[in-house]
Amino acid sequence: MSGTHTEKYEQQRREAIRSAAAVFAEKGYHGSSTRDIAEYMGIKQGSLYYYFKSKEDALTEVCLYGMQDYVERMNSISSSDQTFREKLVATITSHITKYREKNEALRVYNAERLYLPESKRTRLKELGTGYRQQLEQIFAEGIEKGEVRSSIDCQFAAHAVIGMCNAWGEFIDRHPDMDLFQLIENCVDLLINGFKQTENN
Amino acid sequence: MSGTHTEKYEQQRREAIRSAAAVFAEKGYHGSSTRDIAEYMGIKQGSLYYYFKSKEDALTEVCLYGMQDYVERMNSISSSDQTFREKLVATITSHITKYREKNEALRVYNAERLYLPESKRTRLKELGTGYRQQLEQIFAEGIEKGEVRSSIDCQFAAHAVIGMCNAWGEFIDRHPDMDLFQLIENCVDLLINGFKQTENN
DNA sequence: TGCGCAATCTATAGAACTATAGAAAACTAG
DNA sequence: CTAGTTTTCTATAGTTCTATAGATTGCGCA
Repeated sequence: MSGTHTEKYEQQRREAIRSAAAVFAEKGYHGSSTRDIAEYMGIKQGSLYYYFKSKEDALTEVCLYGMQDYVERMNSISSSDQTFREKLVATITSHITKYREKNEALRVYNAERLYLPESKRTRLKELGTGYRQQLEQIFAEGIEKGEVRSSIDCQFAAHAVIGMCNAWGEFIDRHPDMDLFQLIENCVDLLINGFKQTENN
Repeated sequence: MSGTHTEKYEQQRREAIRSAAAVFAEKGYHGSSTRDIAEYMGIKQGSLYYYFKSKEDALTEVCLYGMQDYVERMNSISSSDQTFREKLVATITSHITKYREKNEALRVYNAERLYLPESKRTRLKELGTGYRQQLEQIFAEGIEKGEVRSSIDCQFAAHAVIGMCNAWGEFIDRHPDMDLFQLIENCVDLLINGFKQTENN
C-alpha cells in the first residue's frame, strides 16, 4: 500500500490531514465542506479526493492522527520510574500542552469521533481504552506505593483526570494568552490535595 | 408579543424546542436537518417555520432553554445557608442529574452554542457568566468560613468543577445504567480531599 | 351551521454539497 | 526533448437542504 506512493504524495496527504483537522476543529465535521478543507490546503475541492476516499475517511484519519502520538507519550510516561505525583504532572502537562500546540486533531477526536460509524471507530476505541488503562495503572501503583489513598477508585480517577484535561483544553483554546504553567500547577494541586483546609494551617 | 399567541401555540413551540434539542443533541447542529426535527415532532418540515424563524433561531432557543432553569437552580443553591460542602454537593448533583433527566438542551448548549453568531450569544454568555460567578462566590465563602484553604483560586476552582461535571455528563449519557449517586459521591470526595494519602490512616 | 383565525400541509425555488470522470498541467527519467 | 507518471483542475450529475408562498384543514364561537 504505502510502497506504491510517492514521497510528495505522503507529504501532501499529511498536509491534507492537518488541513482537515484545522477546519473540522473550527466548524465541526458536518459544518465543514470538502471545499473548506481544500481551500485551507490551497487546492481545489475535487483534488482532495486524490488523498481521501471520502469526507468520512478524512475524519477517520484526523482522529487517528490526533490520538497516536498522544497515546505514545502516555506509554513513555507510564513506563517511566517516576513517582505518582510526577507521572500525574507529566500526564496533565502532555495532555494540556497538546491543545496549545494547536493539535486540532485531538479536539476533533473528542468532539466529532461519534459521528463515525462503529466499524471505523474500533481502532480509535482501542487507542482510547489503552490510554485510559495506562492512567488507571498509574493510580493503582500510586495506591500500592502509598502515595494515593486506597479509597480512590482508579477507573473513576482516570476518567476524572481525562475529563478535566479536555475541559481545560477547550478553554485554553479560546483563551490563547492563558498561563499554562500556572494552570497545570493548579490542576495538580487540586487533584492531589483537594479543596479542603489542611490540618496544619 | 406573547399576548398574541394561543395556548396551543406556546405548547407546540415548547414541543418544537424539545424536539430540536433532542435532534441537535444526537446529530449535532450542522448534522441535523429541519426535516429531522419536524419528523421527531410529528409534523412536516415546512410547518416547523411556524415556530422558528430559522434553524439558527431554533438553536438559540434550545440553548436558552437548556441554561435557564439550570441557572435558576444555582441561584437557590447559592443563596441558601448551607455549608460549603453541602453547596458543592448540591451543585454537582444539580448539574449531573440534568444530564440523566435527558435535558438534551444542556448538552446542546455546551457543544453547539459556538456556532451561533456573537450577536445571538450575548444573552447566553450572561447566563453562563452568572452561573460561574455564583459558583466562584460559593468558593469565596468557603474560604472565609475556613472550609476551603485560602490558596485555592476561586475562578480556577469554578471552571474546574463545571468542566468536570460536563465531562461526566457526556459520559453518563453514553452509559445509562451508571450509578449517579456513587458518581456524585466520588466527585465530591475527590474535589474536597484529593487523591493523596491522609495523615491518620 | 358557518365564519374567521390558527395550525398544518404541499410544492418548490434556489443554493450548497459530495463524489466522480476526464482533461490538463507538472514532474521525472531517459 | 519526449514519453510516461503523478498531481491537480474543470465540469457536472445527483442529492439534500433551508426557507417561503399559497392551499388546506381544524377549531372555537356567534
